[in-house]
Amino acid sequence: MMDTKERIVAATAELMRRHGYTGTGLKQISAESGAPFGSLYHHFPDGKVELAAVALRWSGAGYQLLVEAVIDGEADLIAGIRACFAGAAEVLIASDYADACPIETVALEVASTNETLRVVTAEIFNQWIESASSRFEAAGLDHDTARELGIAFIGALEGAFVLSRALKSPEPMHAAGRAVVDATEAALVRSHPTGSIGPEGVGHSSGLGR
Amino acid sequence: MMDTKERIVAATAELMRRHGYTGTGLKQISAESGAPFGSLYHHFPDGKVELAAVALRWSGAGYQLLVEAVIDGEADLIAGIRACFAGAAEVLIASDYADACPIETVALEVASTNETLRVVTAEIFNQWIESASSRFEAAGLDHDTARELGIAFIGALEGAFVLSRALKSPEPMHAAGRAVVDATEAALVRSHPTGSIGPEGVGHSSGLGR
DNA sequence: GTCTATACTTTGATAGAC
DNA sequence: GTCTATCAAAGTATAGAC
Repeated sequence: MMDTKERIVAATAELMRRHGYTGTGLKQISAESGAPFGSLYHHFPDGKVELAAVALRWSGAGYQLLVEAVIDGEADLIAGIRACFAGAAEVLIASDYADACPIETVALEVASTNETLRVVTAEIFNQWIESASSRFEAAGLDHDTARELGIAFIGALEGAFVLSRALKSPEPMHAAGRAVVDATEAALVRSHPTGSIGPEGVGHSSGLGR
Repeated sequence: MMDTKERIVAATAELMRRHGYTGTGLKQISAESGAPFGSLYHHFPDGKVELAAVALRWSGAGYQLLVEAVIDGEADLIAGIRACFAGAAEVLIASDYADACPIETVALEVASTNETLRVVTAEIFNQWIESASSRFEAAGLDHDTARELGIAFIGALEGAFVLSRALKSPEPMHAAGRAVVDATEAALVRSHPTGSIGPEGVGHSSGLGR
C-alpha cells in the first residue's frame, strides 16, 4: 500500500504531466491524492517547488527504466529504437494523447522562470541522454557519435510528443522513429564502411571529417 | 507605429513564449504592452483564450516566414536544413535560451486542458509541416516521404528546443540537425535507383554530410 | 503526524466614470 | 474608445487544534 507521501508524489507527477507546473494547483494535488492539504506542507516544507522537484525526479527515473526495458527487450538497437517510438505511439492513443513525457511540459515552463526546477529537468534529461548514449556505444559507435545520436534520439522523442499531442495523431511519432533509425544506420555504415572492417575502414571514416 | 491592439498581441506572444499560457497573466500583458487593463477586454471580448489564440496565430505565421526564408536562402535543401538548426542555436545562445519556439510551451500546456487552443496549435503545426514538406518534395522526394521528413524535421526542431533550453546548451540543436540531414540523405538515396544519378549526385553529397 | 480553518496574494473578468 | 476600481474565485502558504 502506498503511504501518504508516495501518493502525493504520484498525484503531482500525474497532474503535472497533463496540466503542467503552473496549471497544477496544490489543492488539486490534495484532492487527487486524497491527502489533506496540510500534509503537503508537512512532507514538503518548501512547498510547491520542492514537491515538483521530487515528483519530476520520481517520474524521470521511472520513465528511464521503462524506456531502457523496451530497448533492451529487443534483439538489437535498431529494433529497440523502433519499439520505443511504436510503444510511445500506442500509449498516446490509449490515453487520448494525455500520457506523454512526464518532464517535457514542466521543463519548458520553468526553463526561463525557475532556475531550481530548470536544473532538475536538466539533470533528468542528462541521465536519459547518458542512458541512451551508452546503448548506441554498445552497438559499435564511437563515444562522440553515440552521444550525438543519444541526444538526437531523446530529442526526436520529445519533439514527436509535442506534435502528436497537438495534432492528436501518431504520425509524428512514426516519422520521428523512422528518421532516428535512418540516422543511426547512416552512422553505423560510416563507422564500418562496406568491404573493410579493419584499420582501413576506421581511417576512411575519420577522413569524412567532423 | 504599432497600434494598441498590435502591441497587446506582440506582448502576449512574447510573454507566452517565455512563461507559457498559465504562467502569463493578463495584468502582466497589460503592463508589458503599456495598454490599460480594460483595453484587453475591449479588443478581445472573449478574454484570455481569444487573446492567446490570436497571439499564437500571429507568432506562428511569423516564425514560419522566418524558417522559410532561412531554408530558401541556401543553395539546396540540405544546406537549408543545416542553416535552420544552426540559426536556432544562435538565437538560443543570444537570448540565454529564452527565445525558442513560440508555440511549443503553450501547445503542451493546452493539449489536455483547452480544446479550443489545442486546435489552434494543431493548425499552426500543420501549416509548418505543409511548408516544410513542400520543400522536401521539391528536392525530389515522393509526396509521402516528403511529408514524413517534413514532420520529422519540425519534430526534431521542437525536441531540440526542449533539450537545449533545459540543458542551456546548443548541443541538442546540433545533434538534431545532423540527424535530420542524415535521414534526408538516406531518403534521397532510396528514392533513386542505384546509378541513376551522376557521380556528383546524392552519393557524393552524402559522403560530405558529416 | 493528521487534518481544518484561514490569511494573503494573484488571477481572470466586469462595471462604469470619463 | 480609454482607463480605473472592484469583484469573485483560485492560488500558495501558515497557524494551530487534535
